[in-house]
Amino acid sequence: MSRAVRHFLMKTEPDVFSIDDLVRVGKAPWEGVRNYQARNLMREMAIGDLVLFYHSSTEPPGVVGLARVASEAYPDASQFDPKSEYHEPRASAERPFWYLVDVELAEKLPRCVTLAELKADDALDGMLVRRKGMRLSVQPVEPAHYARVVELARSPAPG
DNA sequence: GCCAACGTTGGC
DNA sequence: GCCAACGTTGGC
Repeated sequence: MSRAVRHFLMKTEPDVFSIDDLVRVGKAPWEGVRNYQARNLMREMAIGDLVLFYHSSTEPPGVVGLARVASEAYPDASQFDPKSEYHEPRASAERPFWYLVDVELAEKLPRCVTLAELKADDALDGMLVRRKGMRLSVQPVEPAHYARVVELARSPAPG
């Protein structure tokens, strides 16, 4: 008995890992999440869950692609690597701190749906990414909001 | 367990 | 580059 598909938004800085990188590699481990709330959300994910792929710290920030969760959560190997910027000295193989999921490309959207546009659309009222100061890098998304963002991406840009 | 200091995120 | 809003750390 499988549960209903859930929807999420996952942020990435395009300088680090962009939608074009995901187009190129097809599937990638979502490395480097070091926030407990984001980790816990990834541990709730199931294969086939749908993801809005969001570029942050860029101009403009916004949703640029669709992806799917491609694995259950498993320990993020970079926490065990002393040379990695993601190293976690308190972690051990028996007691990992940080988890990740694999994410696979569904599609690169025909255009970026910018944060400004997300904030301006009444149908997206309540979407977490619109909140000032919301820095959580993995966010749950309501199915209707997910559908609306896809619809916007397939419509002409405003203005 | 409180909370000040500090580090990070991320829009602008 | 600035800085507000957070999350984490560590002294007490």
